[in-house]
Amino acid sequence: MGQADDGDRGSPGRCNLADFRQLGSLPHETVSELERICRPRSFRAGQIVASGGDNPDFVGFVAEGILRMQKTLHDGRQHIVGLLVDDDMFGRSADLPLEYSVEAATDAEVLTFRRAPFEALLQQCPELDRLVLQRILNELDRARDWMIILANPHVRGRLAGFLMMLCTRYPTIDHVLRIGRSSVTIKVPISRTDLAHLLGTRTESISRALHALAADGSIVIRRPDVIEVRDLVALAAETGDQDWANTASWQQMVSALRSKP
Amino acid sequence: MGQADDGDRGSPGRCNLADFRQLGSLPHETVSELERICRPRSFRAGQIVASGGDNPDFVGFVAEGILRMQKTLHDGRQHIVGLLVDDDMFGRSADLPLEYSVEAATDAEVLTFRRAPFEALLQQCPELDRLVLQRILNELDRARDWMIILANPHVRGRLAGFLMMLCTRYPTIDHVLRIGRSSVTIKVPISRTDLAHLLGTRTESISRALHALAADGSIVIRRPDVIEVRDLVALAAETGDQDWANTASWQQMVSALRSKP
DNA sequence: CGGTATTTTGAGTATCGTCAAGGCCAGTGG
DNA sequence: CCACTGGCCTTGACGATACTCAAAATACCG
Repeated sequence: MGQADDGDRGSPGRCNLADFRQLGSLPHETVSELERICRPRSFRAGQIVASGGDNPDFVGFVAEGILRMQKTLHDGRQHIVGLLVDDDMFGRSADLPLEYSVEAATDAEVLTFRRAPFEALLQQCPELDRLVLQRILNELDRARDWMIILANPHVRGRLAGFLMMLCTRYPTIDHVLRIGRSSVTIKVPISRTDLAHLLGTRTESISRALHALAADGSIVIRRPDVIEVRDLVALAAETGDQDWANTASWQQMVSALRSKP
Repeated sequence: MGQADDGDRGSPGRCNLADFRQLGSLPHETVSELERICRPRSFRAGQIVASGGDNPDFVGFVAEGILRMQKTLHDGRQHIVGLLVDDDMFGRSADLPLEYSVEAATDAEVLTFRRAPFEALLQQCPELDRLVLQRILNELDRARDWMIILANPHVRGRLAGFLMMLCTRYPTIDHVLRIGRSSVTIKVPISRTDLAHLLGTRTESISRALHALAADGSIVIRRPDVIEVRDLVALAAETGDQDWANTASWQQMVSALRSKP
């Protein structure tokens, strides 16, 4: 159980938004205004970033690491409904108070903005507004991708889909991914227990499915949480009904494999 | 197979937006401007509203009936990733061209707006912008709800979750729902085949699970597509890990049951 | 009323959930 | 340094569930 720690608050104005693909490309005055109200925080793996019960008074952008978004059930268990990586945003939901809580899956850096000034800034800067909208739409698409993965009748298929997702959807994150000669090594950012909940099964089945994929030669289990994907095509075939080959991210992936030695 | 029919185009300016909870409450000039660029269309069950391949040049609001959003797989099969009801919006996605196609699940009325003037209007009217954002956030939450339903290890649990969703999430739609003395009668808007894909199983398992629930007395199968839910609590227990009782929509449901004779 | 599509039922097998035990690793305290 | 502990991951065995294939029954539509 993670402590309800607030993480390091950092001093205001210390953050440099120029590093961020997204926020850095906004108009200068918006960037400096954002930097003014920005509070960077550091979290260690397991710490709670925003808990489900309270009315969250801030929105956050993931600067580094991976967060997991989860629903807290009445019996205390957590149910993961998504992973937040790089540049992803959280803290805006239709039905407040926030139904979901956010926890650090790995050590993470998060940029937080108090809600009120952030919303105000949204109205002043259309580019920022557009960017935020884009993030949300993106998240929506990803949630639907999850749905398709989860709708696979077999555990092996769902697991394969999950691994594919890690390879193709989060290809920029070096925490997650290292690209080798003809294989991709990924670090699974969550425990078997959580993965089982996420994929609608049990830890034992996850373990068996994983080792079954390894027996087929599609993957190699380097460490329990480090998987080397040796045959993306076989993995894609395992998912059965998905046309990964047509997605833009797949193309990126394949070309990345080719370019790197 | 639905024909790629465009549906009735209706004449411009004919639609009256005052009827709509959402759009009707906007400032007068925005409403009249919306009415000006609005093209109402009628679709019959099975018709395609927007297909996945082409770049959709319009956004739509569901005025009546139910649409289903689905991903078209390379082998031609369709995979449902959500149902659109009343007031729901579609046609805005992060990665264009649209990955998903939209089909009428029942006869439906849809208000369409060409993308360009609609986006322009968005920038002029903050209230409209806010409303659209709200719709998207809402859809995101619902997609996450789907995820939790899909993550149930057992078919019965997922099916129960689906029925609960129909009862509590779409309680206003009379196409779907009739409230009786101490039970709720719902019309399942999709076929067993689609339901099986949606819930990650097969039609046979859907059928068996449904009849198992009927044997327990939780539901009564009036017709294959008409289900009378007699015991919401038992159904909620079937889902196991969800705290429906705490959701606002559950409260609404229960009170609605009490008020209606 | 006939024809088609959908739904249901049945039987056999594979998968998966469940319970239980063992192994691996990191941190703790002797 | 080593035994101990607790958390995770893995393995095994068994029974329940669900997938597969096949056929029958029912609903739907003209």
